[in-house]
Amino acid sequence: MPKELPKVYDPNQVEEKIYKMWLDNGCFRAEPDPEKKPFSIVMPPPNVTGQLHMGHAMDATLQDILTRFKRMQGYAALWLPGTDHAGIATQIKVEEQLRVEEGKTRYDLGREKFLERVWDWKQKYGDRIVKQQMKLGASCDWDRSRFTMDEGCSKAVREAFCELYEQGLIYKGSRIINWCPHCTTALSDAEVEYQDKPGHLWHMRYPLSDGSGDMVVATTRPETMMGDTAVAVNPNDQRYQHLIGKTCILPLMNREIPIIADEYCEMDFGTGCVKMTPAHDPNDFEIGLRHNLDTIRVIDDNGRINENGGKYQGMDRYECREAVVKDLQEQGYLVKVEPYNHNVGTCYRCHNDVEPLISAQWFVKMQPLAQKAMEVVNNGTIRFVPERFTKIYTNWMENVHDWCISRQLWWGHQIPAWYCDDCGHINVAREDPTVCEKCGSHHLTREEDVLDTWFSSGLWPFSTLGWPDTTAKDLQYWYPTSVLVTGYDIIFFWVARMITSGMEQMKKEPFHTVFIHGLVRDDQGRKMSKSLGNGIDPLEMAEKYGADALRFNLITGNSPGNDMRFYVEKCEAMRNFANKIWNASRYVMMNLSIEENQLPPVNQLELEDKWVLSKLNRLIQEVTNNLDSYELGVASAKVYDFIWDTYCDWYIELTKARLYSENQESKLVAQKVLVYVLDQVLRLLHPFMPFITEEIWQAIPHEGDFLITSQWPEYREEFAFLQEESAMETIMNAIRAVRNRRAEMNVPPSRKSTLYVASEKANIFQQGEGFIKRLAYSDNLVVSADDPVGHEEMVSVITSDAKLYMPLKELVDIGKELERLEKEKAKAMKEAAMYENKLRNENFVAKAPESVVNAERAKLEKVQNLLAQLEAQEKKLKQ
RNA sequence: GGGAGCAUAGCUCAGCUGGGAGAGCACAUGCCUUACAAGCAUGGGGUCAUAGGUUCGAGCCCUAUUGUUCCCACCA
Repeated sequence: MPKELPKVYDPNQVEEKIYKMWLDNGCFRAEPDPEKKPFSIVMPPPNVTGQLHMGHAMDATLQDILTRFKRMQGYAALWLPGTDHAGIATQIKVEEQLRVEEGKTRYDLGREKFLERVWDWKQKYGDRIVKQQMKLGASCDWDRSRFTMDEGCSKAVREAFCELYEQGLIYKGSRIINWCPHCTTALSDAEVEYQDKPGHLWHMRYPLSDGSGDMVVATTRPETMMGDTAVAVNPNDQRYQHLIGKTCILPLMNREIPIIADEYCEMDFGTGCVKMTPAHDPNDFEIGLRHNLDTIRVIDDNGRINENGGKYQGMDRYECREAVVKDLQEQGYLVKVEPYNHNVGTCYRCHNDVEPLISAQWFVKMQPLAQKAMEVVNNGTIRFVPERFTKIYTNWMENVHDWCISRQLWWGHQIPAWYCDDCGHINVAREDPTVCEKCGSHHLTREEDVLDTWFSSGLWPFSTLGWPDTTAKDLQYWYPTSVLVTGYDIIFFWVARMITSGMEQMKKEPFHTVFIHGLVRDDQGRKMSKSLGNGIDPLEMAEKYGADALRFNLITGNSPGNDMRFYVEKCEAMRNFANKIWNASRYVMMNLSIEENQLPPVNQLELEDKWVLSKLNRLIQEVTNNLDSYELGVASAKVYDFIWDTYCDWYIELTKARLYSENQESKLVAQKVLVYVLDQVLRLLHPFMPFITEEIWQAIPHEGDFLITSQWPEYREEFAFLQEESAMETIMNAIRAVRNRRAEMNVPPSRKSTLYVASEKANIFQQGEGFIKRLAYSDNLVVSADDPVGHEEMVSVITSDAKLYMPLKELVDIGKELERLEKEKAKAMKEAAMYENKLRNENFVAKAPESVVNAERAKLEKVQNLLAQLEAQEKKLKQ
């Protein structure tokens, strides 16, 4: 940083340069170091195909802050980055491209060729999001970057699958699963989003086989009726008792189906009769098992009616619904239609309605795994921040169902199972088998399905550190990781699975703390989404206002776990803050004549120096505590306030008199303190605003190479100058009072006046003479214990510690003056009464801690002082 | 049906273990004061949703109520 600096900070000139410097010098690299304490965060891997959005930006910023903080505290701090292959999302993208550009489907290419295309795509776009993270200042150890489908992670997936299979925790079975007809794959429960959608409840008549009448069933999904294999009623339902065991005729299909009794049926919902479609409804499926019902699947993988659907075969499910209703009506089977809202499951990727259907899939038995995963949270080994998410987690774990892990996709980890064409045995193996382990046959066919993306993500905390090689150095040093940072929206998808996998594969929790953040919303509180077009591009913000400003915006003034609204104006405010620091540094640099950053001995420090050091000292303590307890927003706000208010608005102003004076000694001390405080505060700010702090730090006298790798400030007992703080407070109050008074009277700053200070604490004011004049727009300061001669004719202002007079004769208006005094008196009296009341309360004095009581006494004394002064002044004026 | 969050200044939100009601933006007034007009100074503005309770003391803890957002759940 040259001494001639532009007045306006330009992040674009700085950020890229600084980032390159860090990279070139290996500042992000972490090595296992027995001398140091380990700290590690594994990054939630963004989708390879993804673009950085505000959520990522916030997530990354939080992790970067924690990592930088710990790095500066001397930990071997590893932030391990990577990307996720994101099965469905990626495959859809490449298929889309194929369709648009070549008019082909993946089947035209075949599995192998198609996968080549996806890898090409990954090669081409995979580092886009990485570059974007770098723009934000992410201090990841990029050399350790991983991908969920790289060799190591794939090996981990295979090992984990085999281990679970061998223990019987993975099985294949035919069950009702959630099927997305658009993505043509099975989904897990977590991947289904339920939405309340307006629909209808169709009441339809099923005639009894013996012709003795009919029963009316109600359904929201008439298109599934071709798959009905029974009608169920509640066994206690008096209305239908006589029908149990009989049969009825399925309209349109003319098929005879039994009437069964099952507790599941609610008597007071609909008609009390429920059509049973075991192939397309999870409840009906369960009931079907109990009653040995047939299972007739009528909807195919693409959401069309299959050969079991009679005349409706080939129709789309919605088209079929209309046709069925129309036919029912025409044939007199439709009794009535009611509007009805119901919960429809939709695919979390494409948002099309999910079709529950029976299908052979692979599952993980969750309950045995959930036990340990809950225990480790319940006993505090893993802590959620904020704590309330613990309950959300355990609630889910308690009710967890088996996890459907197979996906009918091509992009992903192909399930390591081979079916024997001869004996049907399923061979699951770590190495590709050539013979069936049961019958020795060579005719093996590999399972086509791939695994749920979250299966590999679940292994992320240890697969990235070297597992399944349990002796890997990184794994031994950094596992369990320290903190996991992620949004509450993927607690079930990801956090839960990492904990179960960690406990199962590693026999140890994957992290100690789960730090949960909220969503970034738009300025109206809506989710940012592509379809709404309300997303704000973080890179655009970084470009315009600087990555530092964006980062600061994202974490300041919001609390953990809560959603935040994104305001562009706030970015602007934060950019202004960066500019403020820039200019403060310019001031320091312009007046600097020293090459070293060394604090002068305490006996050379002046009042304001001790004051600022004491304030800084407290700031260090508080910010460190806040960061330790994940209160990042509070921490950053405190640094902001200190820099703007304490350092810039006060301390810098306080030093001006000295820096522009001829007193070389005092000047030098001021310079040293200015640089020292700046250095310290840059350290505190660095995790939040890494670029500008490094840029400035490089320019000021410093030891060491980089701010990023320098020491975090420490609290120093010897810098707690409480008396000086209080003395400065006295002076500052007086200065504020004078400014206030002048503002009231519209006296411009250019009009200087003599300032008389009458105070018992005259010595304090004498110490501040140098700067009081400057800050109180005075050209002459006279301090004494008594009122000056002729003070009756002067403008006066009174604080609890001093009376201040300004000979601005023509501005004195006795009437107004008295009015003002009256007002101030009233205020002071009210305040005094409040304290007196409090102190008169015996219970308060007896039960409140002594320090609190003393503080109240001090406040009372102060107000009483003020009151006395005000009264004296009033008396004089009235004479 | 179950669970959680939120309700504080005109707007958006902080307020960590109970003792001072705060910030940014907006607003008003005056200032280019040799770091900064992306700035400086000064000011106005709040029954901390409502009603009870605990406590010497409540924005904060407890109970209930109202409004609001979200998550989970197999009522066709």
